[in-house]
Amino acid sequence: MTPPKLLDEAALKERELLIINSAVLLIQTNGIENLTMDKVVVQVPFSKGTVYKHFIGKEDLLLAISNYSIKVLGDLFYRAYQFKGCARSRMLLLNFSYLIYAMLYPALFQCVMCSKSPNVVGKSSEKHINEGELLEVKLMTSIHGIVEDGLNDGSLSLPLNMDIQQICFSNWSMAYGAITLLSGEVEQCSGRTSLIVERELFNHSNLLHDGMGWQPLSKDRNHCAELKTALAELFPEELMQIKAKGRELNFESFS
Amino acid sequence: MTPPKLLDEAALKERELLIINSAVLLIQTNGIENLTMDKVVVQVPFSKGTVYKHFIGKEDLLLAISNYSIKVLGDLFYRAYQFKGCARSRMLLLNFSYLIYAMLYPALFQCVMCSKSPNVVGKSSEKHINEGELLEVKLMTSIHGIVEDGLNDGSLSLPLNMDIQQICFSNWSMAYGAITLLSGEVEQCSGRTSLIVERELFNHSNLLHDGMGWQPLSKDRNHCAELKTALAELFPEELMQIKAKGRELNFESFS
DNA sequence: TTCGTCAGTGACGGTTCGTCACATATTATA
DNA sequence: TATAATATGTGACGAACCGTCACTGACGAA
Repeated sequence: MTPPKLLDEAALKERELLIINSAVLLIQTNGIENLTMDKVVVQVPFSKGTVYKHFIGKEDLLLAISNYSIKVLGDLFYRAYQFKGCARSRMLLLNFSYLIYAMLYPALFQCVMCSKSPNVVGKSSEKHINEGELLEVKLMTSIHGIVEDGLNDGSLSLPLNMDIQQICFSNWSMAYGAITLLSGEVEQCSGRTSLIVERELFNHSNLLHDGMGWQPLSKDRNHCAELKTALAELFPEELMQIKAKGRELNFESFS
Repeated sequence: MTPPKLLDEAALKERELLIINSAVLLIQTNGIENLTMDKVVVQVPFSKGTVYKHFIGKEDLLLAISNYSIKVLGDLFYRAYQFKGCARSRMLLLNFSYLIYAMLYPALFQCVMCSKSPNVVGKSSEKHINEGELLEVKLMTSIHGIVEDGLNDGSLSLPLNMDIQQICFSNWSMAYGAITLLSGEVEQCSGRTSLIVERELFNHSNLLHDGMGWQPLSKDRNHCAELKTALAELFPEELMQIKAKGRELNFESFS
């Protein structure tokens, strides 16, 4: 006796995505704090009960959005990882792909940050939590790959008392700190006047990579020019979209 | 005709602090997301109307708590700034005072982060917003002071294309990233297994400071031993309180 | 005593959340 | 085709929370 399945997996997935997209749209217009399940329900051709079949609560929906966002970011990371060029350049490129992501999808970026808070995780379903962890692992794979490339070609050697994972994390947390505090989606950091996120991210990356002795050091190579052409080649559409939003990566500030 | 003041300034301030403390207690036990104005009201010997005389809404209360927290952190920073020793050591010490703060007052730390979100700021009173900005400036003063000391004694010189403010920010955002992602109050960063926040903060600080050529470089000096004694001397009580919470700074992980 | 002002109160309307009893659709079986 | 069984969908409802406002009481001035 097989249980009759009236709705196939694909249709369910599609509906889930429809709900997520509607929610993202609402967040973009009203701000994440004003997201309401009631509002989502009216935007969507289903009733409240059906929505709650997919997400056990508001927080669970938020986490699902976050997972979707991480997938988007993961693609950008992977493209940076696969790009041509030396390992250090690609790591810088990856950091900037992170910035592009934050600039292009501020609502998604914010969702990811919010979804990390214990209250969201605590109220979410196991399914979405596990899904999220898997996606993050995939995210880390690109970073890990670049570091390994650097170790293999000899341009990088592990600093004292640090393993690969710690190197990966140092780069990640550095980029996270700079972008989070300066992305403008967060009213962080008084005295952020005169701080330009792309310039600071560039400088911090250089300081950190120089600090670990990753060749070529910034004094020996014009990383900026290289970065500029790499970005133009790898993320042409994304840069266009950023420009369409009235923002633009300002390379003159640190060239 | 002077308007009759039946309640003096001090009493108001005292009441405000009472409300804040009650709210912090509630956050510690129930989590920040379950903080309710109704719960605050029952904890406090005033009625709802009176509470709303002090704070125009829930978010305004949250911002007030955040301000209070920044004051606490500012004191720790200032103590690090005033400590004896070379500039670079004191900067490392300051970074660890940040970590101590995050470990000792996780609820406060979380409040500060939450209060940076646009929705909180947007719903808060001008009074508390301005107060917060002033407090943050004070916070930055300690960092700024240490960097200036480094520049004055010649142990540090500005990297290409970077000014003092950028140096300050690079240190701040680095510490922020590492502590935020690893402090455990945020369910961040899959693959954080085997990452130890005090060790990573130490390593990141060294990489960054080495990267800017801040003397003495980590290869020339045992910063760890120095840090350990400095912490013991400057923050004995705080370390005790951390130990009382069942946590302890693990220096063996990177000595 | 009377009036005006101000601190303080808590009941109330408006939202939002998440549930659940019920309705409808689809498939299996007689 | 009729009927039963199961899957799917609905929206009214109670609970919780927010912030307000009409009211009370206390105090000082006239």
